[in-house]
Amino acid sequence: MTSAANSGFTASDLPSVYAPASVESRLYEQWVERGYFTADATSDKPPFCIVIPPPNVTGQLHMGHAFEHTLMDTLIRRRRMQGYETLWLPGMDHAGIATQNVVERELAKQGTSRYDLGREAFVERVWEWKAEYGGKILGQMRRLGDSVDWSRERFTMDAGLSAAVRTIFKRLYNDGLIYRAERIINWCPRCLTALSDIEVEHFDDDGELVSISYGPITVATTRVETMLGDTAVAVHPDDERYAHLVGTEIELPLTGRRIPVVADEHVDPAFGTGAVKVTPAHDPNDFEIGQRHNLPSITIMDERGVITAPGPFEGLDRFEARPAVTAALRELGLIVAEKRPYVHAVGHCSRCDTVVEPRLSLQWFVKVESLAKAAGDAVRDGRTRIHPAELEPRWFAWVDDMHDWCISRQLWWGHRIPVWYGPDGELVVVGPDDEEPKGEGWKQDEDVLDTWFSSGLWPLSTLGWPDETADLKKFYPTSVLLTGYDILFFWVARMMMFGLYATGGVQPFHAVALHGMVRDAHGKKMSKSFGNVVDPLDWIDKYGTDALRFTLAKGANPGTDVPVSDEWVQGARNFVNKLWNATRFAVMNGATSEGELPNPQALSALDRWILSRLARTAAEVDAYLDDFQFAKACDELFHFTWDEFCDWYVELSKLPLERGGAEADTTRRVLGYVLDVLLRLWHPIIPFATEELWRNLTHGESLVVAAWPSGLVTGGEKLLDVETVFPDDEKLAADLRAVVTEVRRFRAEQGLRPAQRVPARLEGLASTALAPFENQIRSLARLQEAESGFNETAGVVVGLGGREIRVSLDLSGTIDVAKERARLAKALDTALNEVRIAEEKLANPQFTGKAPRPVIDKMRARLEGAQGDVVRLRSQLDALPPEPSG
RNA sequence: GGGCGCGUAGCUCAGCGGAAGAGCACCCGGCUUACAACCGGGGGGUCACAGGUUCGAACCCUGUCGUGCCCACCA
Repeated sequence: MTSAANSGFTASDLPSVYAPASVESRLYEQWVERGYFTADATSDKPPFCIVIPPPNVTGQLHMGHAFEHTLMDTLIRRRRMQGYETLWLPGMDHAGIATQNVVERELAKQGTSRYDLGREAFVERVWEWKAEYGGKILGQMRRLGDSVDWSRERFTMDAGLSAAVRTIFKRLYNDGLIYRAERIINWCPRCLTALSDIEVEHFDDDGELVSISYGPITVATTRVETMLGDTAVAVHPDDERYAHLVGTEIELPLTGRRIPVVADEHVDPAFGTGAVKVTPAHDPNDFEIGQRHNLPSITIMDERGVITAPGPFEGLDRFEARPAVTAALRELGLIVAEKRPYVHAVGHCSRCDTVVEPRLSLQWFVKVESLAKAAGDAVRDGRTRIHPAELEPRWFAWVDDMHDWCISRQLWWGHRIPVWYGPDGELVVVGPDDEEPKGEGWKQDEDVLDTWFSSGLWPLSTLGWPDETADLKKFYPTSVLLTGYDILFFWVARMMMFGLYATGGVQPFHAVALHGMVRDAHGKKMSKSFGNVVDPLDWIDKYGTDALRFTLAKGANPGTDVPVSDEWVQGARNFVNKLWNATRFAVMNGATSEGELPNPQALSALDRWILSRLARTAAEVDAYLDDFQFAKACDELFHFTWDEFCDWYVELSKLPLERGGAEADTTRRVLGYVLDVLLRLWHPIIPFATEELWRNLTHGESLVVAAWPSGLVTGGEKLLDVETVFPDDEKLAADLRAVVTEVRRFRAEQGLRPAQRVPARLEGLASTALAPFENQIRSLARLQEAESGFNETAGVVVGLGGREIRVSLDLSGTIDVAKERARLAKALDTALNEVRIAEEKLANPQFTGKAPRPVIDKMRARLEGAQGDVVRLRSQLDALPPEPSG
């Protein structure tokens, strides 16, 4: 389909400044309407699939999302152009604890709480929240230009995905890989839920180590209040100091209880007094010791961290109880060494920063050993590759030493644990097709699953698993998982474990590409407390989506953080405008492209030069993007576009275009062709401006579905043969640039106005390959023909390999001889130094004997070049007119 | 406590065994009709420090200092 908007373009359709707002939403909605982003599971094309790391419905997309989405969209768009059947599957995550916290905070502002509402009404409220913020997120993705398949949008709490959760839960349970047990878990006394190990962040806190006398033995602790729950004192079995006490009982102060002294390997005799108080209900190590020695567990705190042990401390908060217990002990004279400052790592809830309390409770766990091993093996044997590979050791270190995963959460928002308990202690796990037990005394588990349980199924569940859907067959395993290194363990590890388990060994993705974090201009983390957070939409409004995307992509070195700042987005905007104007120039001069080049015979050396460089650039871009090296690809394209194409080829094209005729015709075709290819190469990164320009230039349907220049994966004709390069013409262009630059430098130094035309002779040019381009050289260097009465007052000599070209100028006045002499003298100095270094190297038999051939050849060339420079510079110095006296 | 990474131009970063690079910033000169969101020219780095390996080191090895991150149930 060719819409009316596609036809009848004229040069005037392109304003002299690119205005993103006038094209972005128009093009985006058109792309969606035309179905370009919708995947066809029945197609014969090879698949390329990315499932989006689902953003949390908690809020809006931040710069990190903009970054991640830019990279994914770049991969997807390129593959689409290469002829793959591409699917970028969008969706969102219910994000259990995070979302619940946000909504609870909202309720608190309104003076109410989830307890006032009750479970059902609260969950209803969260769904309303999801409707509002989920909508915002989808709108932001459209602004970013994400070419996602909207017909396949998913949410982790959709019916289908919830069925997948029940399926895997039941399967794991039946295989003995999910179990329920009373264990010490990380408990957040504010969120009132269990946390998994990775939801706990450790910070160094200033604690106080207090030594307490338990009669014959002294123990040290940072958590004095827990002594109320002590049920033993442990010492090392080989510790002779305490050997006589092992097996005896001592009195626990303040409680009147008698507790045993036990011997346990875990105790480090060198630390503190070598004796440890044991509180099995409130410390993971102590719990282990308790298990080994059959000690009772005495819980002294409730779920909010309030002391429940009967006595004077009952009802105190844990942090009030600490000084209170200490004071009571001191009164009894039992504080034997005054407390001393002690820095140690304390766990905090990653969601609300509250100090985590180890707590004994009944929870559900996934037994991870075999699952984690499989996840490690998939990377070890190359089924899944991690990019950059330097991050692999981290992966192995983690999956090879992973604790069982606590999956139950005492929350209301999430997938409720599919387990029912009967009146007589029965326990039934309910799969998606099972009947839920009904009747007197049957009750479903009150808890929900850890949010990572459902997102761990994401690549499977979004494609329809456990059903054998067409999508699943076509697109699983997915091609790439692109995400931040910060959730390698939270999420990637879980998807690997579940994916491999559910499919009997098929990895969920062929590659994991890890990107860094977006930071501010000084490498600082973007965070609300620093006040350096920027909303991506602000920059999009200010500079356009393409500018933001380019800024992010060109900073994307694998696995490293990306600094961004307003200035850099501005620079990117400038570049987009540059590309805009280059195309505008071409279109205004009648350039078009139908993807074909003019007859090779008609091409000039300069035409071949730019085509050669274009081919090389395309090849580089392909190699870099295949390797997730976004920054390098951008750099390569950027420099070709601006420094070579715009600054030289476009400038050089002005003369033939002006002259008209066949030469102009060829130039127009080359301009059109190069831009056609260039816009295709740029499109995955900056989709909007390129699309608008390309339609103007080629009158084609859309870049989204145009062919990638270096060819389709399905074969067929290539637009650009990246193997066809012209080294001789590249050399010629380099020579031309050297001559022009040298003259410009001289002019600038002598203070000539850039536009001022100067009479000049170009000597020695005729015998070189540059001869046909004398007019172009004159045009770029602002040199006019030498007429009669030409009076040489200055000369610039440019050495080109063996030959040299002398440009003699009539400056109709005096030049600054002193300045020129100083410059030449300095250059001569450098050249002489070069000669010396090269001669020494080549005279060294060690070097000539051991260095590889190309290195020696290079050194010879370096010597010859420098020698030539010396001769040339000396003659130039001699030729300088005498300096005016006085 | 363990592990990983980084210290290269004023700033942010590439380069990771054969002549020190980019963007931005800076200095000089220009509205040369695609673009002043531009054009032309220029300055600027004992590649943290000290040893070592090598014909040759920013790049490999050792140590030191500085800095960042991840993991961690030693009271």
